[in-house]
Amino acid sequence: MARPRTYVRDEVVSRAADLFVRKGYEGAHLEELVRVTGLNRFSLYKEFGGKEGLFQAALDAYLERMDSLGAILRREPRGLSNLRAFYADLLSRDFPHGCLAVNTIREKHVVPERVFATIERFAADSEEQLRGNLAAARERGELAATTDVDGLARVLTALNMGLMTYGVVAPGRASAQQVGALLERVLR
Amino acid sequence: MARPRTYVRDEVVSRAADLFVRKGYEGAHLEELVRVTGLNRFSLYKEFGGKEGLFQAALDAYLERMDSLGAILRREPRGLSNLRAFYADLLSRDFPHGCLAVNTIREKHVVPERVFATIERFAADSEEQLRGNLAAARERGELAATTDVDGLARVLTALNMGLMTYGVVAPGRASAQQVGALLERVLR
DNA sequence: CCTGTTTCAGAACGACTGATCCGTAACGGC
DNA sequence: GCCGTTACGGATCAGTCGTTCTGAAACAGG
Repeated sequence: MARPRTYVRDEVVSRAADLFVRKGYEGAHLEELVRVTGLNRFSLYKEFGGKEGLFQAALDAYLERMDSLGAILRREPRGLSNLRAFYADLLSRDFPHGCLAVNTIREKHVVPERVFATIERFAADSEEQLRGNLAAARERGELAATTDVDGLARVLTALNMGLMTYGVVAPGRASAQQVGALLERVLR
Repeated sequence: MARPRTYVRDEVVSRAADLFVRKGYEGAHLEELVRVTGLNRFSLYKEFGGKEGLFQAALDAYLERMDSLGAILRREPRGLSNLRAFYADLLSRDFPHGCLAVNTIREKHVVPERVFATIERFAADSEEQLRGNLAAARERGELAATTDVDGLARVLTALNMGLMTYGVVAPGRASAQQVGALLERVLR
């Protein structure tokens, strides 16, 4: 019978994700990953195949944590109330070091392609969910019939990325109320 | 008489900036910096003091390039026409690899503090310029008297950051017209 | 030509990096 | 206890990293 593992995979992944949010893929070094996760090097390679595998696992876990936000946009009925709930939730969260997905966009030319493909899919999905709710809102008469929901979804996606970035350079400066007020100007 | 330099400092800085936009501070390695700039290692250390100095010079030059945008917001009279011109200009530019300043935000825990302080000042100045024009617009009656110009400036700053990030993961997807339409909904 | 100075090309250096390796520990089954 | 298996701690490895160093090149002046 083999020696039992002393690490818990999910805990390792979660801690690694926290470090990757702060330092990025390239900046988070193995020595530090080993330290914050408590995982020994042999096990890191055995369990994840190496740094890339650990990053991918951390990213996947992080996106799963964020999926509670996406779930809001998937509620029926689609429409403005979903968008309002989405932003209420998003803005209730703290991103002092940014968001792993958004941060990783800036490492496009550094991370493995497979990893970046995950980010691209995440961004496209997010935008599609926003667009779906905007389209439903327009159909229901919550938005003007002339509203360009495609464009609006794109801009809101960009705004989401920006909010997570803003929180890094000016922490605590953009409040839920302020963003909400802007959105009400948009969504009417 | 000393041997003449074969490099042109501004050209070196500009090329280094382009690489730093793509790879970031940590990801842009000296070997590649030497290759794309054509600057030999001795001169790099002599002229810039090392990688950090080159990055700071590249960032400063980059921000100077971007200052033409800031200049639009400093025109008199302050108001909505400045904002419209600002966005028309911003959105006429291409940021396929992002913006060096915004990209560097995600390297907060990696770059030297001095460098990050430059980013913080840039962000704060940008926001202040936006705020100034919004406040003038409100005073002139172009915006409702109840408009929260502080909050709006913050959100627009975040949006700017987001637009530069969006262009990396979904190039060419957010058009000037679409962003402009959203702004018209906001600025009325 | 020689001299002094600065810049060049690129090698060498020491530290750092992700990955591999080795001896030992921990376990159940016999 | 021994055995086989897997995970541990941490040393080692080969390559890469930013920085320093060295000999040669390029120049004007004497």
